[in-house]
Amino acid sequence: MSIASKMNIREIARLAGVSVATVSRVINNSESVKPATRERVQAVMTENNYVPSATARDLSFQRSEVVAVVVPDLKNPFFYGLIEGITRVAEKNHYQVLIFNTNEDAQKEYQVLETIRQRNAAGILITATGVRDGHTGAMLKEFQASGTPVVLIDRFVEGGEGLDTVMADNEAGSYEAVCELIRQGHERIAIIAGEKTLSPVYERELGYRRALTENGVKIRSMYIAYGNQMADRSYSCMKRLLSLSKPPTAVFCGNNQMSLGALRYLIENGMVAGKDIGIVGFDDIDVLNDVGIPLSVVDRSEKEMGRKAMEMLVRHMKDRDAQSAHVSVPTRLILRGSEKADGVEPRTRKPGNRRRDT
Amino acid sequence: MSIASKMNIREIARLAGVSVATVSRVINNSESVKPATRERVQAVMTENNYVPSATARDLSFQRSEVVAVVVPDLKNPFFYGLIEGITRVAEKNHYQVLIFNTNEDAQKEYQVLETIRQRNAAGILITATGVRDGHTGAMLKEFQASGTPVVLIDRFVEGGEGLDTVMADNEAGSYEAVCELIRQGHERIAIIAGEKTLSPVYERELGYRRALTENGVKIRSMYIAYGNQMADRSYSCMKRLLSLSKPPTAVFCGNNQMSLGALRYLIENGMVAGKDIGIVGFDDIDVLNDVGIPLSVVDRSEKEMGRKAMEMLVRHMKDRDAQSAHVSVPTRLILRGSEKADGVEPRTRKPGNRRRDT
DNA sequence: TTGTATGCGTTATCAC
DNA sequence: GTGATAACGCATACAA
Repeated sequence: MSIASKMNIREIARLAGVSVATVSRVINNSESVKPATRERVQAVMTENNYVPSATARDLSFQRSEVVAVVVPDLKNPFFYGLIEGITRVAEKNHYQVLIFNTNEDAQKEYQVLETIRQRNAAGILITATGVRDGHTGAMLKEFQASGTPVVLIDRFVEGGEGLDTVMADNEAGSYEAVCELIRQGHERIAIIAGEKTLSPVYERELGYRRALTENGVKIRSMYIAYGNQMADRSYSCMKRLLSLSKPPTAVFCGNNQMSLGALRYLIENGMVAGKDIGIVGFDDIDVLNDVGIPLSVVDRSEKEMGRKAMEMLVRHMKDRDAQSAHVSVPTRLILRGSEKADGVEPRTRKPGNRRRDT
Repeated sequence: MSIASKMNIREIARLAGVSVATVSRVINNSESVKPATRERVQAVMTENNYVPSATARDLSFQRSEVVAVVVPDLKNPFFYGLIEGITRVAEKNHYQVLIFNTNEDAQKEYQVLETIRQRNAAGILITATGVRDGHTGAMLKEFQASGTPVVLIDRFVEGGEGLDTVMADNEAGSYEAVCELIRQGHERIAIIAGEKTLSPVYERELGYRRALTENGVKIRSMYIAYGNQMADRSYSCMKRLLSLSKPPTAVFCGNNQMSLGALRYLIENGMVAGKDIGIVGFDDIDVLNDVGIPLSVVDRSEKEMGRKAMEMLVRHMKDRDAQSAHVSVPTRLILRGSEKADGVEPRTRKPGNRRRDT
């Protein structure tokens, strides 16, 4: 439309024959301004294709409408769902979303948080990487203290006690999954866990251990493999597990990427999940189901987690005195057959399962 | 660390016993400032955990370090690869990335562009949705004209002529894929295309048509199915195609989501790609390959496209007079076996293939 | 080499 | 109702 190059509130005021204060009032449709002048001002604004500068508003307001989202791995589909949930709620509340990828690198995370501080973000949603050294936690607490609310997603952070959290019930989800494996008759059950320092990894291992213990299955350290959150290491873990003299008949994988790594090893070696070995993963992989690969998984709604997290953040941004909260998103065991294995007979006496017992 | 609440340049100046101008000079390590005072100022800054306000800098500088990225579907992995490439280059050049999802909704896109205007973004990377009505194109040209460079990714936009573009060579990629199907002996070859108004869709159909024509295979409209960019519609298309009295022996799918929709229909009906029917898709789906489902595809590097696009944007942001450019990212045909079908014998005389002929 | 004063585009506090 | 004018935090021409 128009040139709209040097349009500012002053110019609009001049053209409408009013003061900048009045224009500002119209923009924020605040207070009383005579309908006639309001209309005149609005006319001039649309006529000149004018939009107020968010930068200037932010400076004057001492706030911003930008929310920072920090994730450790933009390649992991889990975060796609998360981000989608986040953006949807953000948009509804007129917030914009700034994305940062830390690549599971704590140093990078510090830099990112520094950048966020400069930007004066309105709030922070983070799945942290530097969870153990206390540095990230301290920085986040500082943000919170200085009026920039923080919500931790998926992972706890050392030193971040008291911050809002949205977590899945990892322990219960794993417990349920491993109980199912036991119910299927498996006795040599392995787990491919991830980076030990991450809370979800730890909790999932806890669920695994409790399931075995409560059902009288002995825990053997050789069946506990630690990788990281990526597929490649999981592939190696699977290889190691299957080369044991008494290999496991079932494997529980700690996340979606790790499930893929494990599956890839199986496939390359001509093995089929649900037949040659029992497999249950954590986090669903939509595509597999679409194409008829029946992987049983512990599912959690990442979109739901994103929505919840953003809603909590909005609450804090609108009300500085809002109580802190901890949301736990339930998991759901989806059985598609890969939990079985040929030659392993389902138990007759059903082992415990918290979900059904209580 | 410290309270760091009301730290601004003035406060730092006071504590360091200098003027704000000097502090500013230190911040921007500009001009000559006596090493001694520089050090003193820096000491005070770190001591007080001070970071300059990006908002204030932006306002003063009349620029910003935020780049807006607009995509039509945050569920499609293609865009995550794109975003990963973008963020990587952005970060290197100290830009931050604001993400907007239009959900393939043109109206939404207008709103988003309005928001971006307010934010005074330094540049815009967009895979547009409103490609046909000229509105989006006009807005983008306005941005470009008023000093906010724009790079179109993946899709042309009506009215956006002259803007920078990063596109895949869709026509050639499709041509190559369909030639391969012909070489495999297929004669009844269908295409599941998407939303006709989108340039990649159109170009892929062109490649399909050229391949058939050049190889003397008659084009039949019943073998051309139009869906949208999503899996569900593609599923329906596949269903319709296979219910024809003379169903196709091979199908070329217009994008990754559509490949999945088609595969799902096949699987639900007990058919196997590469055996009961030949399938080639556009855009690779990593997971499938990981788990041993050999889908042949036309691959393009979305990460590379993201990198290229951001690099072009950076060039323009740094130099307002930079020449506009059009980058075409080559595609690569990856054959994994799904292009074959039982009962269809490969041709002996090889049909043309632009890649190899020239 | 350093300091003073003004501007960036808005909002908010006063007056009128 | 409306209008001056001082913030907001920083950069910079101009002085010193």
